Amino acid sequence: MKKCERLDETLIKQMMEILPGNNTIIRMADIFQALQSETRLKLLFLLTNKDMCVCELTYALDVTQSAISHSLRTLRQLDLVRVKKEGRYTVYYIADEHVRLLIEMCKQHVIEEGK
Amino acid sequence: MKKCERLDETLIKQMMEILPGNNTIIRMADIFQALQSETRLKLLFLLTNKDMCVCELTYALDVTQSAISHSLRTLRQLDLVRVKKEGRYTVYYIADEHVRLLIEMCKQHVIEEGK
DNA sequence: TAAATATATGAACATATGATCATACATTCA
DNA sequence: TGAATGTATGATCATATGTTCATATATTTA
Repeated sequence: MKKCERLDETLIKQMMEILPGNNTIIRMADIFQALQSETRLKLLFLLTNKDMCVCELTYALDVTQSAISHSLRTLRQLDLVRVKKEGRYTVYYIADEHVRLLIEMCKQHVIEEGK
Repeated sequence: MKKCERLDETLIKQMMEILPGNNTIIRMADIFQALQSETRLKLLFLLTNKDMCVCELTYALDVTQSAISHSLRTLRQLDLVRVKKEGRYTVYYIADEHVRLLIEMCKQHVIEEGK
């Protein structure tokens, strides 16, 4: 394809330079990738209300304990949730406010587009 | 698996009830699904700076025009970007502030976790 | 120390996804 | 009207993903 008349190569190149670096983009893609699963979204919404152990989360959602653990690992690896031990239980909680805002922002977008 | 002693069934059921509805969850998952592609993230970052036609976007990124169009369609269908005609060109732009905030929030999370 | 409970992991499989190629469609302009 | 340009679409294919089953690993308690 030829260059169209709108195309200002210099400008575009400048824009490419101020893009976030490739590592950042990849990391962001990984995070969104994790958030794209209904199961993981529900886990995050649950943890938004209350720190919970794997047991409780398994009871709440209609998937196997194995699936919950796998999903939690994914979220943990991206630092979207964190873990603490409470006696014999492994309790998960939301990592930080960015995570809350991220899903809240998306929820707002969805809710408002219905209007 | 048996119920663990932490489990308060009534409480969990209440929590399930205040979760966003299934349609909302599915829609959110679709949006995050779209944001999980490096190509689509880069498109959004570019459009954050300037409304651009398919030509320009194709020039900027290292994928085929076909791939760009497919990606733009995905973003359009989720109302993450919108379209306007300018002469012979189809110009894309970011749909609303939620979208900007969404990717900005994720970027912050990524940048700050490096610290 | 054995049994029970809580959680994590690996393998396997069916499904979903993104890129490309080929091509169609639409608009402009000569 | 025909050629050129700009954009969209469908088919295909290789790869990635989420779930389950089976099992391993901790940790607690009898």
